[in-house]
Amino acid sequence: MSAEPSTRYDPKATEPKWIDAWVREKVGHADPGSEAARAGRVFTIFIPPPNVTGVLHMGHALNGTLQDVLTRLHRMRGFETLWLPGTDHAGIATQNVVERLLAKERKSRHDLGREAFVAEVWKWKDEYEARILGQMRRLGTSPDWDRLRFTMDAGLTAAVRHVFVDLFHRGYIYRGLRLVNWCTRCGTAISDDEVTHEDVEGRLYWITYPWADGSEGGMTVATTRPETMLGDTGVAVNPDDERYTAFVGRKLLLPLVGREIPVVADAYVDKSFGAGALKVTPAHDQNDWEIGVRHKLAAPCVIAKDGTMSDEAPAAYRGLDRFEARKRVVADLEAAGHLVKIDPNPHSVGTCDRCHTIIEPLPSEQWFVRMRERSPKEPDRPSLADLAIAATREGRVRLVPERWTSFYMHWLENVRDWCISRQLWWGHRIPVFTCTKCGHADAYEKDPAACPECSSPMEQDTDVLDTWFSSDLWPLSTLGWPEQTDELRVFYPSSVLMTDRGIISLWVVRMVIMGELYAPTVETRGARTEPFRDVYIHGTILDKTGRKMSKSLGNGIDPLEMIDRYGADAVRFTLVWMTTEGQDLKLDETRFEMGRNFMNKIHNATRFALGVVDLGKRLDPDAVLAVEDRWIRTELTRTQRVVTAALTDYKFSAAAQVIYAFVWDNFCDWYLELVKPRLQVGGAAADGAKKTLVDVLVGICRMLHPIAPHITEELWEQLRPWHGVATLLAKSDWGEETFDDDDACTAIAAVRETVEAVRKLRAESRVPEKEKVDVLVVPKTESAWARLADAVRSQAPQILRLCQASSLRVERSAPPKENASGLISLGDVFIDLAGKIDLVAERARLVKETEKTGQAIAAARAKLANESFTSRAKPEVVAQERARLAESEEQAVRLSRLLEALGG
RNA sequence: GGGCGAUUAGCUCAGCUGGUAGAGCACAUCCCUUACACGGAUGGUGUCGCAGGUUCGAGCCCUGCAUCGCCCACCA
Repeated sequence: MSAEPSTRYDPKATEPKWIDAWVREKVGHADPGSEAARAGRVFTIFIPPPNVTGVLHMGHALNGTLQDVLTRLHRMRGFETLWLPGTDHAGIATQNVVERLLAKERKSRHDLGREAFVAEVWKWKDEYEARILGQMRRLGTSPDWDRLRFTMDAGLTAAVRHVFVDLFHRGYIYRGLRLVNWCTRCGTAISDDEVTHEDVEGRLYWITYPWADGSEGGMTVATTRPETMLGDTGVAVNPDDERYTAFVGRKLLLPLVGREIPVVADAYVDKSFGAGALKVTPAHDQNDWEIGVRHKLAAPCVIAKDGTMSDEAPAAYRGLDRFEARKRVVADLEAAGHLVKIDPNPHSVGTCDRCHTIIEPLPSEQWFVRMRERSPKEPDRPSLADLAIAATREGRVRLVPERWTSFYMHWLENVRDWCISRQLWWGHRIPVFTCTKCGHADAYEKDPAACPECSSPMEQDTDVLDTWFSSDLWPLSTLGWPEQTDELRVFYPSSVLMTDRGIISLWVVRMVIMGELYAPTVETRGARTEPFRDVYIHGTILDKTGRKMSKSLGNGIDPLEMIDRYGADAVRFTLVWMTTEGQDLKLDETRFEMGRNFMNKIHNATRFALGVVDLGKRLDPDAVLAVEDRWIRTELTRTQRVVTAALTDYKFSAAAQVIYAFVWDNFCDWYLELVKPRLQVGGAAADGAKKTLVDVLVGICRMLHPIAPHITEELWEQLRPWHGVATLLAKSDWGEETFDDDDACTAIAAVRETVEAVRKLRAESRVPEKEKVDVLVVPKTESAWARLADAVRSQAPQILRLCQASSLRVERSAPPKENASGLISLGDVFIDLAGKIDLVAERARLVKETEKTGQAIAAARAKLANESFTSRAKPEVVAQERARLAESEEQAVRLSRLLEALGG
């Protein structure tokens, strides 16, 4: 005899084994040549590739769990299933990490040089990637590890380059001098979508600029950024503003600088804000830039790319940090008598979403993708934005929850051109080459040997592409595009994309664009172009007080720590339980106890089953299924149906809850208890129970496996002698339960009611559980007799056990003199309290019941007396109400009889 | 300034196309009954944010308001 398995499920003892087995057995492997694949029974998910710099956080755990649930479900249901894993090179983030490490050695990337630096980043990439993939495995995920991709893999790089060259030649990519969002810390331009607006206290500085001709007065402007006044080249007023119309065309003298600047009229200016006059700094503000263009104002760039005041600023300020310069400028303006006042002015400033440094708008030459406008070279084709709009408008891409559609549309309708060049070293280098001699420039898929015009050497652009440019090709490039692979033909488009709302614009929308542009170059299933059919936007994980989890707040919950403490299945189950459509998840660590307790419950139910069933021993083939066997099998069938429907409809929480209720309430609390007496008796009756017991456990394994893969795989192995399936559960069939017996459900319902009634009477009459009671059941009518008496009599041993009764009788009347009584739907239940009855208390209970029933009767009567109800409500609703009334009235009669019997 | 979401039991949340409010946790009482105390039995608690409206009937539909949160936005 081996040692008894512990009453505590120990995930640490089982999980690693199965994680290894799934990898070893290539559970996630997807075969484009399979029968299912050929039949088009395919399910694909592309993972949102986590950044290689990151560690798995709760958001990843949720995201990964949900994907794995769907992946495992579809795999079991016979779909050729591909969940494609991978990681993202995350240009800025990764470069930042490595630069910080270098900084500890007092080195910068420039000390290493580009090549050596990039080599250094690759080393880090390998380490971080291995770590995050290990974390994913620890969660129990089952992607196709053989198809692991990285956004800078050779194949993906080729795809990126191909697309850049194509978009360049087709006129969608252009280079231009624009005001861009410049991060002075990262030293690169970033796109509009990478700018996060943060609220700051802020101040509004009122400054007077004197007239250039020396005449009295001047004009007062208000600004939140006084340091930019050094770059002012005009003051704008609204053309309809009578206060100022006379001044338009006059010149002001810019304090501290001494430059003469004109007053211009521009409709952009809001008369009611501030002084109604706007200082115009074209080089450091988007609106001013546009005003500058309209009025042909110069745009001196007084702030350099490192955030210090540039050479174009007066000598006194050069080299000062922009915020230091602000103080200095204000002080100097005040000293010179130009500062009027300073008002508090809360507003928001753009910050870099990677490092939270305040963004400096700067004029800069960058590469852009044309979004809203059509390409001048392809005037007959829709703009890129319109491609994505059409995909959703035509219902080819569906967002869940549906409300995100309007967000998606709104973004596309207002998007500006996308700045794709980054002044970084880590990333896909822009494949544009310029002739060192004649200046000829073009984009090339293969590095050109020499200038095609003059044969001189050519130099490649030093910038790299926005990371999202490569992520946006993910669904295509990971399947081998632009090669025409079998994978592409079979697995594109994917079934669903699971992601967080934070990257709908950055990633989701642009993937759609890329799909619309390039998927037509392959024969996809159903000739579909969009990269995914559904986009499921799950909630964001928050801490228990509702704040986002973040490193800086230190309020994060580490999923690996939770997995260590509660087990991966518990973490997964809890997360799935909490995932209701699109709602954020307020997470407290203790929530995982629920998952853990549930796993423990299953563990112990299994312990019980294996303790009573010898799996190797053949059972009586003629063993008849008892009513409770038929009942639990029916419940299993119904539960499985709900689970399948819920999961395929992304109702994750509903699926988890229905399994939980089945296992805990029906199987453990009732079935196992009902079956114990039979198991003790043994023989053919016990065999029916044993069969059912194990069959249901097998069913639970299957149905729960997508959510809690480890424990079910473990259980599946233990049950192997029974089910005889050689493969891992992860590779087995979902199976469709079909057993259905409504009469059995009715019978068990009667038994349950009876037991519950006795327990209730016992508790209310304060009869300790150790004390046995005599139970009498009196069916209320002859027709009830048939149903109730049979059920109760056939389940007598079980009932005796479940309510600690010494005897159980079913009779037409004759209750004991001193009793506690209660109603069930088919009759009355009595327990004999001879000698220990508290008549007062018993009567009080019945009176209370009577009052409740009286209220129900009154309510139902009032409703039915309402003519408009009976005439306008649906007939079945009225009928239901009538039945309810009849039931209550009948109960009232029974109650009064019971009361009478007590001498009340 | 707009848009969206939330507001239901002490807490965290379900509640499908309108027809007598549910779960988990917590709580109270009693139980270490031979699977499980990470357990069992029993038990409560809700004017479903506020104010109107539609309807025979509203947590669910409509209007307005309030509070909280998220996102978008060129009022310096």
